[in-house]
Amino acid sequence: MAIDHLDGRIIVLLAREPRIGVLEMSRRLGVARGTVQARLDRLQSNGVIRGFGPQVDPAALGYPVTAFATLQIRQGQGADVRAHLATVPEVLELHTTTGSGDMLCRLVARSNADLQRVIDLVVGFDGIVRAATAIVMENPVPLRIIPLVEQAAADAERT
Amino acid sequence: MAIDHLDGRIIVLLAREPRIGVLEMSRRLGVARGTVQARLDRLQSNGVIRGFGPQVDPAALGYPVTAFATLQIRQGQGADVRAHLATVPEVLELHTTTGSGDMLCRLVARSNADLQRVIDLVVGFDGIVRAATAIVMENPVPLRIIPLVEQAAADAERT
DNA sequence: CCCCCGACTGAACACATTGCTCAGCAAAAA
DNA sequence: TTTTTGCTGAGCAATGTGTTCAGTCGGGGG
Repeated sequence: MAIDHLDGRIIVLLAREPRIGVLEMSRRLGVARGTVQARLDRLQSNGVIRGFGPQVDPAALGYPVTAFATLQIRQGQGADVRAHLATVPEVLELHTTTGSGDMLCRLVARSNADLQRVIDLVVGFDGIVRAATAIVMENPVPLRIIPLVEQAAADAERT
Repeated sequence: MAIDHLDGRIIVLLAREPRIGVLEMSRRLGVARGTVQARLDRLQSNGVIRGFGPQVDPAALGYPVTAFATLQIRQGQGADVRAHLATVPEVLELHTTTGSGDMLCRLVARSNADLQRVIDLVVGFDGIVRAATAIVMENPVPLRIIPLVEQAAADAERT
């Protein structure tokens, strides 16, 4: 779970050029191939690197509309709602949160009109009391991890 | 931008076993290697597959706390706020949205106490009028794309 | 103070995979 | 019918992978 500077460089390099191989990496980083391989194995078994799944763009798949919905759940229905939302493909992500709402989910849809269908699908379930939806217009900062990795590596180094 | 059944199977297979190669894929899918290669190239230049960056777990990096903050922005300060938030490593994602709030961002922190620091960092900026934060407790549905891909493939097939 | 251990290096090897190109073929489009 | 498009199966050189090994280095424990 500790992450040193080399780990950080490996992750950043991997994030920038994912198709790169272990050998090429070792060349760029100026360390032996075995070292990179060992670090990568460690990072993966640590769970720091979960995997290398393809990053699919919903917009390119025909789902250009993204929205976040805050849901209020009837007491004791949490598990049912979770199960229900898990069956809806347009629900990309679901969190239970503190605060007035109880759950927050990320939705996608084929159009604004289609979003209505998705919301009905989501909300049309017994345990959900109320839903507030915010449609995403722009995404100035797409999901990113590099700055955090660099921060973590720097923090560890400073120790 | 159309995605057929084979494309769908490729993406799903890739999502489940990312380390798999083109050759092994072609074996599993029962098609020629060149076909898989061509499809992959097409999916990538289409932008359907953005890349294969490593999926890093912030929790394993020492940032186990996730939160969503809804921000209200002073008129005309949007660009400045965006630029400011982009410099904060703990801001993993930022969206501008419709609705009462104006922006929604995903934050991580080293602890609940540390979250205060992050929020101060985020909110301690001139253009931000108000912030409402929801701390994530559970994540019943982690960010996923497979069901949507299957849906999209099925939809296309039906045509 | 010395020794052991863990981490890194550089090298070697067999083997699998990649990138590329080709001709043949079938079905859809023109 | 002719053309175009996409898939197949094959071959080739080049490269990368998984693995193992002995040697080096530095720090921590004995």
